[in-house]
Amino acid sequence: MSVNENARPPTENRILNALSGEEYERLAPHLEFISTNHGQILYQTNQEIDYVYFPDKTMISLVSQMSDGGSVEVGIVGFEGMAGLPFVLGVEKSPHETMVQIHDGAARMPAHVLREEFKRGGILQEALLRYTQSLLLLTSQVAACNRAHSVEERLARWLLMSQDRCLSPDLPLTHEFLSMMLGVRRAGVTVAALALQAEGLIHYTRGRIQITNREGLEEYACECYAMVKAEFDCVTSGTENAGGGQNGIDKQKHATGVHEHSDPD
Amino acid sequence: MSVNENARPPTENRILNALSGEEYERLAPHLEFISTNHGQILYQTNQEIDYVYFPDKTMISLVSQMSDGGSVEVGIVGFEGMAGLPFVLGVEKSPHETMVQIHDGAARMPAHVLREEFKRGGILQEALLRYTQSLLLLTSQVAACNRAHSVEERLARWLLMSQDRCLSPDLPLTHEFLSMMLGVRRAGVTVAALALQAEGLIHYTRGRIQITNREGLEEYACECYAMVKAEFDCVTSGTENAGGGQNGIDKQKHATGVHEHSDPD
DNA sequence: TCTCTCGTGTACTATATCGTACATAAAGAG
DNA sequence: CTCTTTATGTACGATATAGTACACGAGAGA
Repeated sequence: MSVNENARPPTENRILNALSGEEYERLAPHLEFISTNHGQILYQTNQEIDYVYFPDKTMISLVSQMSDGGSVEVGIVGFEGMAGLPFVLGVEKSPHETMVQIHDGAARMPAHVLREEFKRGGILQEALLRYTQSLLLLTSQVAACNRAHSVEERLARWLLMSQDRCLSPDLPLTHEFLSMMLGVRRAGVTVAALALQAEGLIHYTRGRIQITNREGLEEYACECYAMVKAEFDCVTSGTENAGGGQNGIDKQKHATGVHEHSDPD
Repeated sequence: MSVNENARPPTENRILNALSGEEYERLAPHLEFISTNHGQILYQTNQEIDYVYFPDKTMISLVSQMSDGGSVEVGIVGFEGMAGLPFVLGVEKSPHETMVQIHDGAARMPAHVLREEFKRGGILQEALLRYTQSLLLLTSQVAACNRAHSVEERLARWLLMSQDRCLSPDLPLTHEFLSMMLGVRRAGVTVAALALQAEGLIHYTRGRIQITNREGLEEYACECYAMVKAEFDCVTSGTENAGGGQNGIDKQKHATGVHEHSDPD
């Protein structure tokens, strides 16, 4: 039983990877590695949270749906965190439609199992709380960004945040889909995407967007990306940096090209 | 029930009021009841969180400041919760400027004391986690609202949310201030406020806005208000309703009778 | 191969909001 | 009471995005 840590199936998920051997052993029997599909809906708006999901190179969107039929993405979940957080916080229903955007597998577990383990304290609790803070920061930055920045800037930010989570420069996404995420017209996305492509930052064909100039895209994106990225790096690196990098990022960071989005080792 | 509980200084704050006698006794020596001032800044952006604050009929704004000098409110804290939450979640610095909007006192306590008590579990932990979820919902709704709704609708929502927290129809606010909260021009606020006043929903003089028709204002506001209000009611009523009211606007309950909620069927 | 569907490109008007500037009125200071 | 500051009212061109509509072409299926 002491070789259990070595027996863990490999995953990028930072929550799972942070667990102590003891914690992992308790949870392992309930953990199930599944494949996910593009567009798959984990929870409908207001649906009971039965399972929580730990993405592995999968990107999940939290979408707020308005009564006029429009929709806006209000948060993103990747390997840095988990879908189904409200359950841990004491709410059994998901306030947002939770949708798999880019799929490459995930682990899942009955929500109540996670909550029990969470209540024990320990590394899991610490990691989940820290993740909660990072999601809160992400969402609040999206709130500000939606008010302050142009469609093109937001599109750039969105593509970057997606790539950070799916770890691939190739994103299988249509303009139609992006328009739902950004809360703009489909035609608006096309125009913005054309602008980014004209700058040589991205290249796309039907239903597939490729980031061709990552650093350029970072410069093009609004400051919101750098803010959220600093927090994302804090959480994914496992460093308890206490949010020191959250703000006060004056563009100097990506000007010098300091972005290593791959730190898996 | 016990004599101890009767000895608590009265406050509207739901976190403090939820505590068990035992918990309260442990925290009481560190608790300090202070007065707050309009415009007082509890934490600057990125500032160390030394104390956490439990508002009592005080309304506190979480403000995201953009590099272009603009600012947008991304969250609100009232007697339903607490300022300084990031500290509990493991981050020692406040990612947002945290400002007293409408003042009527608060209790405060060294942040580390609260964190220690939080780790013990118990009612405090449960209440704070539940509150965290409600703040997350608030912020995400603001994100969607900022993308989808007009200045007038958002102004109406903002005024309502403020009144819910300061429990007074009289809000000491200038258009200039509101423009920072809503992230629009000052002139834009004036126009929107004129529209609301023309409808007889509010009445204002220099630096003072009065809600004259609460129900009308609720109808005027976008759906976002009702969503957040349902969650707010859940949290403030102490019911562990587990978010059932978050999106189902159909089940309003009016906890402490601030107003009647007309049902928009 | 042909056809049909879907993703994308583009155009045009309408509207909300911006940026800016200036006028006016109310409250406070002396 | 007068002066000064501050909050509010208003205007006007500029701009971003909405709403809508239609054409084009790639790719999938028959």
